[in-house]
Amino acid sequence: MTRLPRPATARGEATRTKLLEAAEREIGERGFAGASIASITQRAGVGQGTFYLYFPSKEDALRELVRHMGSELRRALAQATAGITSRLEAERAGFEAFLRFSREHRDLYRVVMESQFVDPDVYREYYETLAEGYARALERAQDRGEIRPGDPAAQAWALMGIAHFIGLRHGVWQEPGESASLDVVFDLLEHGLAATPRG
Amino acid sequence: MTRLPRPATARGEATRTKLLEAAEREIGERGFAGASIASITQRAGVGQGTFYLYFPSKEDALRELVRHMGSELRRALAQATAGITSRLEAERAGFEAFLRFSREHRDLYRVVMESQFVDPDVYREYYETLAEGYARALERAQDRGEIRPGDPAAQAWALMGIAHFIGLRHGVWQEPGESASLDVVFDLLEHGLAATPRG
DNA sequence: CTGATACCTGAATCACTCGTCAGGTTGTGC
DNA sequence: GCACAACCTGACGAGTGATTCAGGTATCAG
Repeated sequence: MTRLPRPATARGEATRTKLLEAAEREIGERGFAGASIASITQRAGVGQGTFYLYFPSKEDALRELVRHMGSELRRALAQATAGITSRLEAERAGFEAFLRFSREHRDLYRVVMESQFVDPDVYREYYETLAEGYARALERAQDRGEIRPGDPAAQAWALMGIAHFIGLRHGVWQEPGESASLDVVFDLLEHGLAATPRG
Repeated sequence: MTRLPRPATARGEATRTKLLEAAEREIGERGFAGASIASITQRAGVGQGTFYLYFPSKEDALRELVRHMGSELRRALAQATAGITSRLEAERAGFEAFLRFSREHRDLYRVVMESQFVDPDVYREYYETLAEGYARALERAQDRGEIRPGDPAAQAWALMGIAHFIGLRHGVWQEPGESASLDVVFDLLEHGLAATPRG
């Protein structure tokens, strides 16, 4: 749970970063089980033992990567939606930013998905942190009367579910037809699925 | 790819089933990498070598489990929605059935999720098969003018994404508040997210 | 220049488990 | 009650790869 101590010098910091980047590629390509420390340190261009100066274990490196992806993604989303006042427009910008991010960081996204089976807690933390910020934004939009009322956390999870699957299908698996999917998603957000809304 | 030969006798069939059930629990609890053949066969109450009479490898047992979950789930969904003519009511019944299924088969669902990293093809096959049937039903509902037009496959994937995350949060992780989540989801399907639909 | 600190190395250790196989046991058709 | 097929066993050979550690090197303040 506790954060690992940071290196004391710039050299150490650089080595740590090289190792994390190598781990990202290695785990992204081969999966957590298939990734070997020998291969990670080789990619990073350091000795095997060096790995253990920075991470107590392979698991710890993965945890660090998941936290990294979380903060990078939140930053990208915040940046993509900054200054947008309409919630639905923010949703569109956010979805697009998420798809771009997952396409540009496929390895990292794969690491996050796999973390579910290595350390479920860090995986939950990733989504719960994301959902919290998301829910806050949705709650404010509800207060402004812009979106329909309802548990904002549940709304956030439903939207994350949509984004995850679209990202998996078109980002990670590269299935074509991404823009058609986005059209359908925004039609859903604007009008629902029902042709003639009830109630 | 090819199916494994079935056991020739009822005894063999029973042993195979015992092994699959043990593998389901073992992989569900410990994850694929953590699961050992020794432990699976111990749970099943058979010798280690017996495993290899039925499955060439651990991967093959996992594949079998994913296919099993796929067909059981499709059966459960078909049964839950049988005789329902309104698409939105079918969605509600289907979502509820899916949540029940994921709660009652948490280990199996975890196995499916993990198969993504062991055999991506069988994972894709699982979702593509599910999506196909789903999209067909949605297309028919579109033809009847019951739901909004748009690529039915994209609609299916968006809906599966919602179901997956709700199932993960409330089914697998047992977070309370499931019915509030379902309310939000059906409000989304009936009306969308926007308070005042545009366009 | 010197000593201290931080950093680095990679062969060796060690714990682990997959998959095999030679030798049983069970059940059934005749 | 025999012969044969199907099924079962569990010790073990072989390979793997995470982690350790004894012995280095780089850097810099004083």
